[in-house]
Amino acid sequence: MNFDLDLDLGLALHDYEKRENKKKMESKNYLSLSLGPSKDDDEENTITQNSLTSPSLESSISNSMNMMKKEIGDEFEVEIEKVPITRIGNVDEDGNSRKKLRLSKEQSEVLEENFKEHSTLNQKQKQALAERLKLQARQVEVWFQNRRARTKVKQTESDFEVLKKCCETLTEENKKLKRELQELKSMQTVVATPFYMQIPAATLTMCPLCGNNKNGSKAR
DNA sequence: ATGGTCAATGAGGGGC
DNA sequence: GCCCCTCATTGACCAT
Repeated sequence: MNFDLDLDLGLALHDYEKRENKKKMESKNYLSLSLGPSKDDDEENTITQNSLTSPSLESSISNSMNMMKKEIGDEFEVEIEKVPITRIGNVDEDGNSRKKLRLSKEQSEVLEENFKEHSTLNQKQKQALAERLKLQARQVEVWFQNRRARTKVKQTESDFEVLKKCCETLTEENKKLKRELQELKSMQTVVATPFYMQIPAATLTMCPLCGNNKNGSKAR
């Protein structure tokens, strides 16, 4: 069975997974995979499973296949029987799940390319991208939301580093300026003080202005 | 075991 | 009231 998925099936991912998980619970569900010899990541792979209707399921499975291909090697032609669907989702007691989708390398690259062009998408762009990547529009939307958030975090981190550096530089500059100011102040004191006042009083034998000596008598 | 990553979820708010 | 956003958080998965 090829991945010719009908996006208009209107099957909500969550509902699908609930059903799928219930099925899994009921009858230890297994995948039967048939991997082609392609060296290209996803395109040539085929997969066999009942009710394969979710794009995210496709992603999960193609990711699983990628991992297996990685382990097996590039040249292979294998039939894998009874592979547990461990990567599709864990199931709680109610049969609810929250699967962890891992986007394929190709999907991520395309999304990244689009994000470089515009960090937000309008409805049309979103839909087109979703169809191209065989994802749900909501998934594309979420990816962009998370991508914007990551960008913001990174930006904040780099802003922090820049400001930290800036702060250090300014602190150093401030110290330097304070030292200079101190030196200038002390120099100013020296210049503003008359020479006679710079001489220790004990060394004076007479008044430099009037010529009187210590005793008040006129020096000669 | 633990921490990082990231898809997904839900609350809350703004614009229309 | 709907849609879309940000933000905080959750939970699955992975590397160490």
